[in-house]
Amino acid sequence: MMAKTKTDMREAVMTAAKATVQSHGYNALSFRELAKEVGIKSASVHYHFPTKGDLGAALARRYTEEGAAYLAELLATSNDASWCMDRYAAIFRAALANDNRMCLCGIMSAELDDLPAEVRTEVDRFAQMNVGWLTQILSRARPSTGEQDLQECAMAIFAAIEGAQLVARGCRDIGIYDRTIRAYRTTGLIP
Amino acid sequence: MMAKTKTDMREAVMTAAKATVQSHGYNALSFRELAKEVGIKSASVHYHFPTKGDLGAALARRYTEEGAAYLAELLATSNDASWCMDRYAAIFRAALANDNRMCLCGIMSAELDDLPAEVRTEVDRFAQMNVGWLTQILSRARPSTGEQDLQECAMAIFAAIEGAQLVARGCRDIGIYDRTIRAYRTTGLIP
DNA sequence: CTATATCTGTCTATCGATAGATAGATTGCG
DNA sequence: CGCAATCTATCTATCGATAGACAGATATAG
Repeated sequence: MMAKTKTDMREAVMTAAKATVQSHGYNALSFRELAKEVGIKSASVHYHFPTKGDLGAALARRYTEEGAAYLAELLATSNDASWCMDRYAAIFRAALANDNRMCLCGIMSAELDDLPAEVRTEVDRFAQMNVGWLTQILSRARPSTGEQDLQECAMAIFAAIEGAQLVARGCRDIGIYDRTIRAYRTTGLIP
Repeated sequence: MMAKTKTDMREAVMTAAKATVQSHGYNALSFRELAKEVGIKSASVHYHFPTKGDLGAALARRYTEEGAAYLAELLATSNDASWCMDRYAAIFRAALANDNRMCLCGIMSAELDDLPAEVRTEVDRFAQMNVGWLTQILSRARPSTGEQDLQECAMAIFAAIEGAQLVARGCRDIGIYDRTIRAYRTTGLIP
């Protein structure tokens, strides 16, 4: 019983692992459980990802890359900062709607002290990527604002949305996320 | 080698456990490690807290109670909403300043799916307590606003601050927390 | 074309460490 | 004595990781 290609099984492992981390965190990721889900043995998972850190780093890296690709698409699709922000907030909402999951890097941030160095690096990159994109959006909405202020505000938006997701998840109530985002809008934090 | 009273050792265990959870989360809490830290055996920890869930729930309950007591004191000390919010933000900052720790219930929210029911209950209560206090503060700052809007805004502030803590922790940079709170202020999210 | 060698992906079996939890003995205070 | 608190010893379950074997695909040399 062999997978068609190495890549196929590697993909399957990553998909299963991503779902687990978003639900239960990096620490809860188990080679045995993962193997069972994709139909191989845990030793074979080690073949694709020698250590757990390798797997975690690969997950976070891909998560950032896919997010960046989608955000770039948004940026190219519309010049409307408000519309882009709607779509942005919808990404984090989708994780909650999908079985109360969290942002992969958000949940990893909470486990920071237990992460191998290579995973931390990728978590950092995710935040940077998000802040970078948000800064671009803000520069459209508030063209006369200085770069410094834009970046601070971008960071604030990123943090606020991660927090909305965290708290809504904790309360198992996606309505909290929606109302919180609305409040961010009302106060002017989000364009 | 016996502790003076049952309460003494119970306190010592809770203090050590609190620090561990704030740094590494509920899942990383280990009876053996905890016992080693306070100088007893793991079986003795089970004497004070029969199950891990009991310990976790006790931790979260006390965390909420202590927080509520401090916040009530703030509320009684000053009528200045802005000053109260400064102190409030300082609480979450202190956790970061203390070895990059997190809000106990914030980090537990990220681990939600792995928490025993009795722990979840306490995590919920913490959020409710915070939103309740923030609503009171907001009603001082914006007396003409409806209760509904006040509560939504209070929830938004709570979520935003938890998020600022999460992200700043992820980046191991307390400056991010400070700048983010400042941005919240500038935009008017926080009084 | 065939025989040999290497590579790929998976397997079985096992290691040492650690987890939460429990039973039953022991210690020491009032 | 009797009870409160801690101990020793152990159980079962799970963890990440490794060693070694093997089947099938592929590449290479004669």
